[in-house]
Parts: sequence; C-alpha cells; structure tokens
Amino acid sequence: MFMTSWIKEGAIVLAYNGVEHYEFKAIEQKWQSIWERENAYKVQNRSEKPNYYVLEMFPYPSGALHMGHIRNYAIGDVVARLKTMNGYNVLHPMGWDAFGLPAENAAIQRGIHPVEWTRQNVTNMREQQKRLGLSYDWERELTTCSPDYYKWTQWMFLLMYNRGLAYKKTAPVNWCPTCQTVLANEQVSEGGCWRCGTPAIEKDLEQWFFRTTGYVDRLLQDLELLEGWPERVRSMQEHWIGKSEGTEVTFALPGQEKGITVFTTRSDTLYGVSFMVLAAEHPLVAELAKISPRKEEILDFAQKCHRESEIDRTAAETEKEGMFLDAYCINPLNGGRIPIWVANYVLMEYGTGAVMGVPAHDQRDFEFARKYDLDIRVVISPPDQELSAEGMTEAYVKPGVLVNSGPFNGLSNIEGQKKIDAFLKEQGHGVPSVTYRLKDWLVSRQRYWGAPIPIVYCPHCGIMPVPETELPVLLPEHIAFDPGLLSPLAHVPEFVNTICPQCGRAAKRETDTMDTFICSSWYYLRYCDPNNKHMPFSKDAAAAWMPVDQYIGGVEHAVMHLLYSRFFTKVLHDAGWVKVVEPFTNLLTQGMVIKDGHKMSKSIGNVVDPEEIISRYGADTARLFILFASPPDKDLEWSDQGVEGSWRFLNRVWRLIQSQRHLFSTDGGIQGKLGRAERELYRKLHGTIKKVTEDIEARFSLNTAIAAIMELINETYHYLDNVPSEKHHEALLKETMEKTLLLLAPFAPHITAELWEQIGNTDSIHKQRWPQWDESALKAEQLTIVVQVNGKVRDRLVVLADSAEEEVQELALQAPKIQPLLVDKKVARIINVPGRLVNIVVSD
RNA sequence: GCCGGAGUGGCGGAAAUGGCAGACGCAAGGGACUUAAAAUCCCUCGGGUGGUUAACGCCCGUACCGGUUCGAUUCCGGUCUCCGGCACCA
Repeated sequence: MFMTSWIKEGAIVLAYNGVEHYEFKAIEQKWQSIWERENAYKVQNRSEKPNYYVLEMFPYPSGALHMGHIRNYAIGDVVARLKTMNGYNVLHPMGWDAFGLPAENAAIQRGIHPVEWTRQNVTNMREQQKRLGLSYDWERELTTCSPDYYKWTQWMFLLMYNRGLAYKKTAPVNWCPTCQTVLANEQVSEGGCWRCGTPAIEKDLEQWFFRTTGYVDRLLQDLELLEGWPERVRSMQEHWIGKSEGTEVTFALPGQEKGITVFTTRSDTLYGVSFMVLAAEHPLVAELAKISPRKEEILDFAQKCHRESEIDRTAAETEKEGMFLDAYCINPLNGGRIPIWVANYVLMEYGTGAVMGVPAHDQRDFEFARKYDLDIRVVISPPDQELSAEGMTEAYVKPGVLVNSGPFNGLSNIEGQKKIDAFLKEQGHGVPSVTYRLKDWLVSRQRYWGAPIPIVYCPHCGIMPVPETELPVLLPEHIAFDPGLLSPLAHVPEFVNTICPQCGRAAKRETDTMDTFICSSWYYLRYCDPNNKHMPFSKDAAAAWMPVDQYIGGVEHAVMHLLYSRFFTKVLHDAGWVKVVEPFTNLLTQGMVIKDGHKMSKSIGNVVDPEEIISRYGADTARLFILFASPPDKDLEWSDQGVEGSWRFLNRVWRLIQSQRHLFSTDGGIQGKLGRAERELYRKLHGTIKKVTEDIEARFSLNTAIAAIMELINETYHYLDNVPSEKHHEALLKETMEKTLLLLAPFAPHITAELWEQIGNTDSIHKQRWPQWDESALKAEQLTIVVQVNGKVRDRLVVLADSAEEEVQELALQAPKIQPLLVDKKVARIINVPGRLVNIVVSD
C-alpha cells in the first residue's frame, strides 16, 4: 500500500511499504495524457523530412496483451522513437487482426457474439497499449472485422478473381460426422473432434484457391532482393517453395493409351526401377481397382491412406504400407515390366502423384521394397566398392558410376543423367520439368467470423463476382452458432438468397468466408491511407510509405504470413497499385518469451501477466527489462527477479538527476582543458553514444545498448563519488546527464520526458535530435596489451596508445613474467596484433 | 520425417571481422549506514589446485568428439539435446 508521500529535494518521492522510489504511476499517466491530448504521434503522408515506416505485426485480439506482444511493441517503439530523433517522418501504426476462430469458439462456448467478444478485447488491449506509452498514430488504427476494412479485403478477392488468380476446385477438409461440421486442424485433437471426440474424417469440398503457384518463380527469385531479412527466414521460404528440377518420365500401360507419368530428379537411376507407386488419390488407382479381383480391398486401403494426415504420411518413422494393384507398366528405357502399387507415402499434391520406385538408391523406396519383398537393382556403383542388393542395409544415394544400365554403363551418374534425359526426349518418353513444393493457397473457410467471399451463384449466369459498387457483402449479425452442416452463413436465408448481378434473377451467395491470412496480407498498405472511402488505398499514399522499412514480429510467421504478403504485393504491383515488388525491406523476427523452459501459455500455466509488472513497476521498467534480458531475435527467459534490476536502474537514473538538479540552472558548455578524470568521463560519454547508436542501428542489439547506458550511469556516479564536489566539472556533468537522458529516451519514454522537463526544457525530449559522438574523444590514451606465449596469456602491459610496434614487442620480451618462460627456448616467431596482443611462439 | 534455429558461471546474457572468456544485470555471501528492518552504498563471486587463511601463481573450462591455426565460444567435419514452422490457431 502507498503510505506517505512528501517533498524531498524538490521532487515528489513516494513510499511503497516505506521504500522510496520515483513516482512512476503519476509520471506515466501524466505523459500519456499529454501525448494523447497533443496527438503527439500523428503523422502526415507528406513532410519535408524523409519518410520512414516501422511496423509491428498487428495482434489478434485474444483478450489481453501477453509478454510476446510487449516485446514486439517495445522493440518497434525504440525504432520509431530513434528514427524520429534522427529526423525522419515516422509512420508507426497499430491495428487488429480481428477475424478468426477464437471469436467463434467464444460464441459457441460462452454464448457471446463474436462482434461483442472482439470489441471488448480490442478495447481492453488498446488500453493496455496506451499504458505502455507506445508512439502510435491512433488515427490510423484499423480493424479487419470492420466493414470499412473488409470491404477492401473483398475488393482484393475480386482483384484476384478478375486476374485469373482465384479459382475453385475440390479439396479435402477435416470433417466431424457427428457434428456435421468442418474442423480446423486445431479443432482436431488426437485425430478426433474437439467437441465430441468422434474420429475426424477427410471429406472433399469445392473450395476457393489463390494461384500462388502462378507467382512461384518471382517469389523465389526476389528472395535475393531481401538483404535486410534474416538468412534463416529467406532459407525457410526457399525450402517452402521447394523448387526442384528434374524430368517427367512416362511409363506406358499395356493396352491403354495413357501411361503413368512420374516426376523424378533421379532419371539416372531409371534402370533401377523395380516398382511404381501411386498416391491413394491418383485417378488410376480407382480405374485399375475396377479391373482387379481385389477391388474392394484396394479401395478400402486407398480410403484409409487418404485419411492419414500429410505429416504422418511423409514421416520416415511411419510404417510404409502399400498394396499391389494387379497391374504393370513398362520401363521406357528397357521395356521391363514394372508392377504398380498404391502406397501411403506418396502424395497426390506433389509432382504427379506417382513415384518410380528405385529401392537401391532411395531410402523410402528401399524400406518399401524390403517390406514387400520387391526387387532391388543396383544401378549406381560407389567409386570405391562393389554394391550387392542382398548386402545392402540402406539405399545408396551418393554419386557413382552407372552399372546395369545398358548403353549408359560406365558413365558418371551426372553425365549418365544428361544422356538418359536426352534419350528420353528423343524417344518421346520424357521432358525436362520443374516441380515446386508450394501449393496454391486454399482460402475458403466454412466459418462465420471472416470476410464473406463476394461471389454469387446464378443458375443462369454461373459464378458471378459481386460488383465493386455493392461491396461490402456484410456479415449478417443474427446467426445461430451451433448449426452443423457447412458454413454457418448457409443457414441465414436472407444472406444466402440474393439476385444475380448480371441477369437480376434469383441467385445464391457464396457462404464461405476468407482465410484471415488474406486480411493480414495487405493491412500494411491500408495504414498508408486508412480512411479512404473510395479505394483500398491511394497510389500516392502507398508510394509515400512503401515499402515498410522495418517489419517486426514473431519468427512463427517466417513462412506463411510473409509469403502471402509478398504474393499480394506482387499482384498489386502487376495491377498497377504499388510500385514496389516486395513489401518489407528489413525484417526482424523476434524470439519467443519463455518461462521455466516453455513458451508462456495458458495451458502450461506459466504465464506472467504484463499488467502485474506494469502496475508494480511501471511501463518504463517493463519495456526496459524485456529489451535488456535478451537480444531481440533470440528467445527470452522471463525472470521476475530480473525486472527488479531494471527498476533499480531507473531509480538510480532518477536519483542521479535529482541530486544534480542545481547544475541545470547554469549555462555554458565545456571549455578549456579537461583533467584526467574529466577526460575519462568525456570519453565514456562519447564512446557510449557511439555504441548505443551502432548497437541499435547496425545490429539491433538493444540489450547491449541498454547495458552501455547502465555503464555510463555507473561511471557518472564514480566520478561524483571520487572527485570532491567543489571540483566537479559542472558543464561536463550537465552534458553527460542530458545526453544520457536522450540515449535512454527511446527505451523509457516516460521517465526521460519527466526528467527532461524537470531540468528546465520546455520542448519534449522525444522531439530532440539524437546525440552525435565526438570521434576525437574516443581514442584511449593508454592501451592494455596482452602478452601470450604459445597462445597462452602470461602477462599484460599498459602502454601509451601511440607506442611503436617494435617497442611494444621489445617490452613484451623483456617483461619479468615473460623472461623465465623464454629460458632455454628458441623464439620461433612473434605475432603482433597492433593495439591488442603480442604472441611469442617458442620451441625447445 | 522435412525445413529452420539454439546450446557459454547458480541464472538472463557479453565477447563486429578468429586475439584478455564471463561486459551489463539477477541471485548468493560479506561489510557500511540504521535501535531494527527496508532502501541505498562498498567488496567478493566459473571449477580445481599450490601458497602463510596473503600477495600471487598453475591447471581445467564456452553441449560432446575430432580437425584447421601461433591462437577457436567464433571456422570445418561428425554426434547429442532442446526449441520453432509444416499449409483450417494466428
């Protein structure tokens, strides 16, 4: 409880259980209301300053901020405030990714309408953000579930549709046969429905897709442009796209016109094919089953494979299972008869849905062949040994020389592959081909809480896009949340029944809504022009701000969200809406917040509520600690005790300024020659300015930037303690403390604003210029040189900074601690790293 | 399984480009101030070992094994463990 407050040395000091500390509550409230009143972070699209766009990934309004949010926003706010101080016109917006499953779950479980649930959460979380003192332009706030926004999300869908990038096809969904409803992956636990436990099955539905594969080459190639992205994210995207170059080879089916086409990157192993495997979904499986005596058995097996998830099917530890289809195809190279199987480890989505089995040279094929006792034919021989099919314990996948390969014997497998490809092409059995792992983006959701897909089905005119003038297609408010059967929207007749925009006769609306990833694939553009009633954004506004200079968010978005946003930007570029081809120039992927070795989560019960920290220590302490505890891109181990350290530091800063407030009534800069102690403090100050600036701007090393400011504060205290007060260099102290506050301002905006005002400034600290360092002050007068013998540190020498190399070397050889180590030894060589070390290499 | 990360004191972490391992902070121990406590300030703080309980010295130590180098937390090869993503959570 708060007990007393009194005036001490001119400042308000509060006692908390009798403990003195600066009064963060009053200070933070004071500045937050000033910033709100003055609209301090409002930004215009045009300014005489250069524009800079910093963006944190907008949150899903789940109810309350968690530590990961605080971390994300604290990092972004440091960037925004620093760039402002560096003279930029900074766009720093915030909004809400407000459509999605949890709101619908809340409706189902607690009977609260998604609109209401979302609205409450947004209100609460916005208040929390305001209590953190974040420098957002709140006039640009956007919410994806508001019709003003999703109108334009629907517009984006139409853009895709009109450009031939949105299309329909059937795709499987998870389905609960009891609830008669589609299940999200998240709603399937241990293979069963989350509500009733009934095993989920796969069911085919007509669904909308975006043709991301149409942009696959540009999505891959332009990764090279993203020099400001972490290498690991670029690499993850590259692998996600998964380009692989190979050959399409056709195996003839006796008695049939069509053959079986496979995609392979290993056409060099074609003589080693001993079986053919089809995915369960491959159309030939059903066809061949028809003429097989075991028709039922085969179809049952295919159905069973179909139900297994893709991850399970491709996992190496999953038992490979297959069934012979009682049919054969022909190897185009040697006319060999190849048995055709169906198996669980082949996917219809990748390549052609058919795989040639080369057990000797592919591990999965090898395991399959061993299990079903199929032939293993060695066609590539390692350079140093003989392979025999019987003796093999695993597939041989490395390079070698072709054997048992007819006319191609003796060639290296690389050379052989070229020859075989040429031969296949000549004979009409194969063509070079490129395959990608990337699939088209399934964007339909059979749910209520999303942007309705603006499409009408007319019995006469077919699929009709809703005209732009009729947007938005509004979500109906009144709806039952436990409807079963496909999308909840299908149960609202006044929504479904409409008229055809072309012929005016009765028609039905599409009842699927859009994947929320669509909403978040273009929001960064809307911030440029958030209140535009006529367009998603004006081209001018986008040109003024795009690309986002610095994007910050969780590494869990490294692939999907970022890839989809890149896709949207490219489509909008092609449509003439934006000039840029990539949306985000620099990307920081922040690490997770961990407690007791696990990601903070409600289910584990290791959540620390930021609210608690803010009410006990204030926003400045919370922000400072979360930035200090770990580098931004690494995981952060939360420590309640660690927070105390940041709290104590801010109090130390507070007391330092309070104790020296008398200095600030005098004028005058640093003049004349400085004494030794003064020169050291001056050097520390300017070294710190340099380090903090470079740590933030070049390395995003916010934790070491804060550590450097702590050192500077410690050094200032040492100066005050060690130099008698009558000899204090007042102008130097004044400059040191002013610049310290400036350095700290982006991290702890409230306390620095307050102290800045207290020392007599009328203009906000956040509008000041970032301090510059004096390069000439950085050179140390003395250096410590490490002396090593055979790489082991044996002594240290303090020398003048401008000592000659030979001089230092001589001093090292003569040093009393070094001499005894050289007795009876030969000095073989001396390594000299100027200003750092001398390593004397000796031998007997 | 595939793809991507990470492993340094009791703890979080620090050491652009290979060159003093452990900055800064937390915890712990000791001391000063206080009737006492809190707060604050000062000192110690990787492990082992020698030394007069000293000054000071020696050996080991950055997940594990090996390599390159005068010198490796940093580079290379291999192993183990933990974490993130895997397309309907966002």
